[in-house]
Amino acid sequence: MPEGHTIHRLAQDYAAAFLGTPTRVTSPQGKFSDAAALLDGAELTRTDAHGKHLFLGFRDTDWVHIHLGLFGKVGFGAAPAPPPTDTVRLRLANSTSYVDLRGPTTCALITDAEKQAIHDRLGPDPLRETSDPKAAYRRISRSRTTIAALLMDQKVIAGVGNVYRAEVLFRHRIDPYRAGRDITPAQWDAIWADLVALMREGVRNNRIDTVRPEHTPEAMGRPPRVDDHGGEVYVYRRADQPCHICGGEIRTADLAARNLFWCPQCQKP
DNA sequence: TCCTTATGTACAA
DNA sequence: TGTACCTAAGGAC
Repeated sequence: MPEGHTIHRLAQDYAAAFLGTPTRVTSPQGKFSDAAALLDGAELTRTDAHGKHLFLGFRDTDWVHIHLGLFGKVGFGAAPAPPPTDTVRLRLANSTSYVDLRGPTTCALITDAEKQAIHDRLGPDPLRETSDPKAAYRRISRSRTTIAALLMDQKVIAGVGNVYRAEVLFRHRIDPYRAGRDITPAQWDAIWADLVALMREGVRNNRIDTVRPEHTPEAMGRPPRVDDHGGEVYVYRRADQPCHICGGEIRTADLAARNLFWCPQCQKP
């Protein structure tokens, strides 16, 4: 679900199913009906993703801007499309496929200029080729805010969510409460490179896996486990369970209205 | 059937 | 900092 890797994967999947084909565009739930009517029958010409924002390009200058928020979901299927349920905000359908969007925070028809404005307010995205990690470090290195909060700030770095945040800090043994300005350039370079690798893997597998091979339960001689969000992780949603590395208890706390998870033993101040 | 929770963000005070 | 918004699953009754 929706961290940056999900959105980039969706950009690929929408393109694979609909690019260059006449597409029925509807909004069974109604909130996108006017725009859907304008797009109905047009071709999907390109897709794009930046952080957690997804863009579907129709014709030359029309874009559908989608943000899933916390609850948004996308489901693909093979034609013929079944009757939509009453929560489907946007359905695309062609002769071979359909895709339903439910519960997004944003689903809006925008122009090139409006799309550009969204790129302009987002930080570098580890999944975009042209991203410059130094732009993120300039803000981080000047900030008294915690690194945990900075990693979730989409103006600083785009696409990282609560899972990657917790996991990348664990992988680098960094205390989530450390101030941004106390992160060294070398540490930031390592975090960024790790996010690039982890999130690419996330796009490929459509899930978040962060546990190194040498730390899997099998490798550690521990009983196998199942993380209920579909991936293998070190600390995310593992409060009060033993750390895979040191065996200490994983802790959780509220940070800026989100659940933070970390191992105080492995991530010392 | 109700309550809680969730991988997110924007806006008001 | 609190609250509103969008949906669906799982668990407590």
